[in-house]
Formats: sequence, structure tokens, C-alpha cells
Amino acid sequence: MQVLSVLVERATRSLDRPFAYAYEGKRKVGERCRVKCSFGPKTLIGFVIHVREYDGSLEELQNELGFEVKLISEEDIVDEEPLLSEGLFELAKEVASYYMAPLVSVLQAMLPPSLSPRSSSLRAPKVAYDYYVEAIDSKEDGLTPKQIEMLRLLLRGTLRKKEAGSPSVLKALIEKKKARLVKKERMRFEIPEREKEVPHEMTFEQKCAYEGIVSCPKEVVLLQGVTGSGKTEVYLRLSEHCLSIGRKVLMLVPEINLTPAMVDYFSRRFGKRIAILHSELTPGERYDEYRRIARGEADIVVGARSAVFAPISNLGLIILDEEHVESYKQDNAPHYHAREVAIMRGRREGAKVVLGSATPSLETRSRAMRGVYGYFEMPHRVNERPLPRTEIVDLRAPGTMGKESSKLSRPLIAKIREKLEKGEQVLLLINRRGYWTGVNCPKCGHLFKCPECGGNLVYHFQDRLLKCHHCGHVELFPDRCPECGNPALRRVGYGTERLEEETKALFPTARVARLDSDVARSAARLEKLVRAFKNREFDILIGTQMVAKGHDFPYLSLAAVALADIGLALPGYRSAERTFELIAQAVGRAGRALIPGEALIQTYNPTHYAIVDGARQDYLSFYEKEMKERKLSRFPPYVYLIAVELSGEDENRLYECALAFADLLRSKELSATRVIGPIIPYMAKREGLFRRSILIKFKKREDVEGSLRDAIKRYQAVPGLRIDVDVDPLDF
DNA sequence: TAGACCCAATCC
DNA sequence: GATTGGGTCTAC
Repeated sequence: MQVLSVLVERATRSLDRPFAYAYEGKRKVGERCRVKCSFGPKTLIGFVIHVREYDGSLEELQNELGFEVKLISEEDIVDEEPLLSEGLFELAKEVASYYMAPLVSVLQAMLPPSLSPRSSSLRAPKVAYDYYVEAIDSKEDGLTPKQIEMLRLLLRGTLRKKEAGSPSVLKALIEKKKARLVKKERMRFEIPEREKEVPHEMTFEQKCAYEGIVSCPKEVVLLQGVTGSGKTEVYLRLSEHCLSIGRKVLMLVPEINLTPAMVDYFSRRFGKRIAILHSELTPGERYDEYRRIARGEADIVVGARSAVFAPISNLGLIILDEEHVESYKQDNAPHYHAREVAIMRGRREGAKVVLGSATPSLETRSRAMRGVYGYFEMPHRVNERPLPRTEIVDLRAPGTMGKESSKLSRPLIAKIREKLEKGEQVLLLINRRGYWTGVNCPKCGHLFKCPECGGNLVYHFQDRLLKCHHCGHVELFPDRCPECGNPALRRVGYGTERLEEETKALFPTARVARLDSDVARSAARLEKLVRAFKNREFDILIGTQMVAKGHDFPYLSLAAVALADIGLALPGYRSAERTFELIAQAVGRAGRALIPGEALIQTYNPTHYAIVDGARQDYLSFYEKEMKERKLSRFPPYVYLIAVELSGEDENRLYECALAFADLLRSKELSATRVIGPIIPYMAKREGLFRRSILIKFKKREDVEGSLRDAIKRYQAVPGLRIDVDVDPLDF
């Protein structure tokens, strides 16, 4: 008999431990395989983490363990082969421990839907087959004329079942042992073939970076190259080098819409042995790609966040492009950051980790400056294109705003007009969707808040609904105040929709398009609009930050940020970094075109360093100022953070628990640590539950880990209380 | 996490 | 006497 230690699919802290099952079947059951197991009243999927031989009876085992041990039968075995290599399983354990998340939640995040240890995986797509017909006997004895005809056809070559002809004739041939069906796995996903490209000579800077990284003894290096400095070429050369020493490459990109471009570069250079992994693939495609990678059929894997767990063996290089982008962090449990996981994985597997960015996160840059990571720089653009001329427009200055518009300043209107006359394109950015960004009642003071999360409701003109941008809640827009019946509601602020409307009114002859997540519901739709803009089907494109990323618009000569202050006004220690990012990106957009570009930033804070340095694309200056800010306020990279979010239905009880939880942590607080809160977070509710946040700031993990784990253990049992731990949170 | 189980309140 | 609802417990 064998005893299986099984992790069940419920990703909750109180079940984050192995459960024992007995197995007496003949079929092999291995570690890291899924089994169906009866758990309490239900049958769940379990993940076998350990198998041990036991030479006693079930009864003896139960006596020994002190509880009832259930049997797993042969039919309950889901997988023949381990789903993960030992190495990846060890990585999962490290990730679970670092992020204080249930191990099974990490496994679920690692594996594609079809292989995930959860019941739904049983219903998810498995191997798809193509059926072929093959002739096995050429003798035409005892066949009808039609059967002879088909047999002769098959003798010339194997055919797909569908192409063979009449199914009844085929069936007869098979019965008479003249032909047989062969099934072959069908790949649901294929990278479009690309013409091979001959690499061009690297610039001096690229060469220095490439050679430096190859010979750098550090496991992790930061490659900081300004936009247009040709980081991609360095990635390609590093990959080439890695392949030449017989090892494989993992190329991570922050967002799915950037995957196609990167895949293009790699497939033009390296041909077909590339696999793609990201969530826009259908579950079937993901399954195929995942297994293809596991079989060792891909030398290079390109993908988004979860691809950091791609089942590559003999990994030699992990590249994270745009390492500062926040989408590398998963915002639900286990809240992992692909960059940190890449570093853990690189260390385990002896793979080099290259972090690329024009504007690295402060965490990464400061580690590079302290020598924790290697550091390489590419400060010049490949063809020495000049930086765009940038103007900051002070919206507070008298005379800035004309009568014709309350959103576009006079200088901006003049600039747009000038560009339109020259037949050039304009990009108008505003990082807020919708029409009115707030609605309230001036009479009774009623605010339209989201009942689910407490966030502001934004009016969307397109579908005449009030929407919550945080949790997706929607409601009808009432024509009067629900409190006092006042029909004269105050509508404040603006987003992409109203900016589009106003721009159209100001420039009636211009072709104006809007691009935000309301319009671009899918990656394909986004791609289509971006292409249309590239092809000059529009003159002015109004969009959120999603437009500013990655794309080059050859005829774009003006990029403007309509209101740079939105980000600054949002809470969170990263608000300046995010604002700098947005502005630097917008300015960068204007500078990638064929024609000399200009940028214009409208703001009420024209002297704020995030805006000034963003406009000048002066990373270093921003970095130094923001580092001082973080030092003063004790935020990363000077301290580490762990955010604990408690939530529950009963606000009073929740408050008491949160207070007690924080006090428990504080009772063990050391001088280098600080416990903040509980506070009511920006989004006071989520999915109808009230929330409280506690923030722990610390220098050394071991100073807080034990007491935090104790506190969690103590409170995870409290009924109606949910605990969500976010290690290295980006929001606070 | 989710269901089972228990108790009490409520309905017919 | 049956039904429903809420809180608590437990799973191998």
C-alpha cells in the first residue's frame, strides 16, 4: 500500500497542508500528479506532493495516524506523468513561502487551465487530434469499385479523414483491414512563419552592453536603455549567445499587446522553435504550447507574467522587458511579481536574469546602484534622433484657457491646429476613462459611490451607465438625486469620452478616434485601431495609457497629456513614479516618429518633479528626488512592505479584529519595523465586504515573518474574516 | 473553501 | 411537525 500526501484544490490558508490518502492500485501514481480525492462531502482535485510505501493494513495506518484515511482508486488518477519538474515544484514552494500564499494557489497560478489542480481542469480542453487514413494493404480482393477507388487514392499517400471521401466506404475499408485510422496530435496554435532576418551590425553601445552582460559575473543585471536605444537587439544577441551554449531562453513582456511585436523579432531571427504563453491564448492553445515547451520543442518562450513558470528545462537566460511595468505583479493571491520570481528561478537554475527598462523601478535601479545587480546603460538612441521639444502648460496661469474649451488650453489648441494643417498626427492622452468622473448632488451632498467597493462612479456616455472602474459595478444613471430628488445633479471631471467629444467639436474637420479599454474590448480590436492610426486613418487619437505603450506611430508629431495631475492625486506611495512614467512615455511617443516630434503637458502642478523630469525624460533627476522622498517617508526601496488586508461583512467586528491583529503585530514590533493601521483603504469595500488594511514596514524579513505568521494563524480561524496578504504591494 | 450539522425561529 | 436560516465545524 502507498500513502499519498495530497494538497487539495481549495486555496485557503486553513487547508494549506497535505492530507493523507491510501492507494492500493497497480497503476503508477506519482508525485506532482493530480488525483481525484474524496474530501469531506465532495470529490476534489488533489495534487500529490509525496508518495510513501506502507506495509501494513489500512486499519493499522488509521490507528497510527489517528484519523480516518480514505482510499484513492486507480480511476481517480488524473495524470500519468508529473505536471511539473522537481525544480519548478521547488520554485513553487519558494514562491508560496515568500508570498505567504497557500502552495496550491501558486500551483494553480503556474499551470495552464487544463493542467491546473482544480476541478474545472477536468472539463478544460485536452489534446486535440487530427485523424488520418492510411492504407495498409494494396490487394483489391473483395472490394467494391468505390472501395477500390478510395484504396488507390490512399495508396498514393495518407489523407486526412475528412478529405478521404465517403465515410461509409472508408468504414468498409477499415473493416476489411485495408486501411486504418491514425490519430496525430493537432497543434491549435502556430506562430505565423516569418522571413528570416539577417542581423545588422550592433552599435558600439549595444555591443558594449551585450559583451558586458555576457561576461558579467552577477546573476541579475539591469539594462537601462532609453527608448529607441535598441534594447531588443541586445535581447536577441543575448538569446543567440544563450542558444549557442545549448541553453534555452525565457523572454517576458509585460502585456499581451506587446507580445506579437516581440514574437515577430524573435521568429525573424530564430525561426520556428519559439513558443508563446499568455492569457489571450485560448485554453486549448495554452495547453498545446505548454506541453510543447515541456517536451523541449521550444528554445525560446515569449510570454507575459505567468510565463515565468514555463516548463523550460536547461534554462540559461531570462529577460524581463520593461521590468518596471506593474502588470508583472499579479493583483490577486498569490500576489507574485514575475520579476522576483524570475530572480528566484534564475538563481535556482543558474540562469542569467536581464531586466530591461528605460525607466527602471526604483527598487531595481537602487539594487543596481548598490551592486546587487550588474548595471549596463545605453543612453543614446540608435540613430541619434533628437528628444522631442516639450512644453509644460500651467493650467492655473491666467489666459491659458480660452473661451472655446475648458479642457484644451490655448497653446494646445494652437499646436494641434498647426499639426493638422501639416497633415501630421496628434496623440492626446488622459489616464481616465468615461465622460464625467464624478457625480454628486449639490443640494444634499449625496455622492454617487460604488456600493461594492466605495469608489467613485464614473458616467459613461456611450452606454449611459455609471460605472465603477475598480470593481466593474455598473448602474443606471438616475435623472435625479436618490436622496433628495433634486434633478440638478452636479457632474464633475472628464475622461476620454468627454475629451473626445470636445476635441471633435473644436476640430470638426479632423478625424478623431478614441482608444481606451471601453473601445478596445479585445487585443485584436486594440491592434486594429492602433494599425488604423499608424495608417493615418485618423488625425487625432485620444486614449489612456494603453496607447502610449510600445507602439511607434511614424506620422505622429505631437503627443499631449491633457491632465497630468490625475495620477498625482491618487493615493499610494508610487503615485509620483506612475506620473513620471506616464509623462515620460507620452513624450517618448512623440520622439519615435519619422518627423521631429513635440510634446505638451497640461498640468496644475507645473513644478512637480514627476512632471518636470517626466517632460524632460530625465530619469536620473527623477530617481534622485523620488529616492529622497521614499527615504523620508520610509517606503521602498528603503524598507520592505507587507500589506495585510482583512475583510468581512460585519464592519464592527472587522474593525475589532483588524485592530487586535495590528496590536498583536505591534506587540512584537522591533525598532526597524513599523506597523501602520488598520486604516480604511482607498477602496473601502470589495465584493460587498468591508475592508481594513494593515501595513508592515521592515528592513529584515526575519524581524516580522514569525509574528506575522502567528497572527495570521490566529485570525484565519475567525469566522467571517478573510485575510489577504500582499508581500511587496504596489498600492498603499 | 464549502458543505453538513445543529439549533432555533417560523410557518402551515 | 416541517422548513428555513444562521453560525460553527471539519475535511485525511
